[in-house]
Amino acid sequence: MQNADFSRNLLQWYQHHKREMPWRGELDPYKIWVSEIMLQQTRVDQATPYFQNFISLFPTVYDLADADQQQVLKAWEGLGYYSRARNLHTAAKTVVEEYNGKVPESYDEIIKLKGIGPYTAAAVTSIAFNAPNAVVDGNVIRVLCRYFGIEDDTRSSKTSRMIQEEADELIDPEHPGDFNQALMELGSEVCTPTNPDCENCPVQAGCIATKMSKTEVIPYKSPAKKKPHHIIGVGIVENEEGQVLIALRPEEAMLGGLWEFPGGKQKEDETISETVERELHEELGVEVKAYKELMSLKHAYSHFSITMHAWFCKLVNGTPSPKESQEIKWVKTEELERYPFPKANKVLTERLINDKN
DNA sequence: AATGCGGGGCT
DNA sequence: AGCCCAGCATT
Repeated sequence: MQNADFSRNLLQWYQHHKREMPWRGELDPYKIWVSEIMLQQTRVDQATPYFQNFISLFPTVYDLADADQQQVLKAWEGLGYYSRARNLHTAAKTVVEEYNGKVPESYDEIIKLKGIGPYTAAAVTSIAFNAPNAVVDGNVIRVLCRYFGIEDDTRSSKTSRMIQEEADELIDPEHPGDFNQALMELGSEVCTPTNPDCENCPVQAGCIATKMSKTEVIPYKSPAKKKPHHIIGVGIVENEEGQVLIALRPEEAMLGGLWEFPGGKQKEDETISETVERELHEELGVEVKAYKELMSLKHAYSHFSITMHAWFCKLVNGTPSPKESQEIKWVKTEELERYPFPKANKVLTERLINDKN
């Protein structure tokens, strides 16, 4: 199948099957940019409500550049990969300060911005500026590996380069934005990881994996490393005014800029209440008594999983001061909603708020 | 080239 | 329980 036929078939299919998305048809490169950052490693359905809310809070790149990081992280709360939000915020300031508020139009310029890599640079320039740069995301990797019969390990960077070259060769220079989106949509809706709907694929005629009955083994991805599991103990420290103590995670740490209940990993030969008491001594320089468990929960992060035990604590001796965290704060239960928390801690705040009522 | 970085939905 | 998702930054 020639490139022109591939593109014609693909774009015709796309015209009839494309899903509605709030950023589709959007001409403002800032909004395209925001959508693409949110869509990194994130499904359309999960990102959509966040996009609506984010744009209503920060309608222009100036609004975003002027915002506090805490506002930006609050808007990102629950979406994950929070470095995306911090980098997007940084990049918005760069665009305002160094590009006069205009998103740079060239691939080589836009990729210099924090949080914009090869995928996002190609996506924004092709969709917003009609530049013939091919995107390679998880969908495109799957579609092109099958179409060209590439059986190499998709985890290796050599394979990524090969797929990028194929995509650059294949892209329709007349309709780069639609071509890119159509290829991703095809991967999402037809050329799915399991049980691809090959009978309804617009480019099935040229697909090697279909011809060889290898759609179930292509793309090949080498096995992932097993994730470790940790037991975590955290303390809910209350004072006489009914406030609880929360801590701000350091900027450079995982979940940087988000708030949490202080705590840490259980050690061998230690009960979980002892863990809480030891961790709070190390992190806040105080002596506490962990006297009652609030709840426990399981949570999976990107590279490890935890079982978290949350214990109510009484302050026995000392005044809390931030040691490992950037800042600490006493807040009323109903004020917890103002602060950005990662998921596992968010569950705890909701439990505290509900128990109060 | 390899690793760290969230959370949710599907299998 | 594991896999995947409109990946990027850092080492």
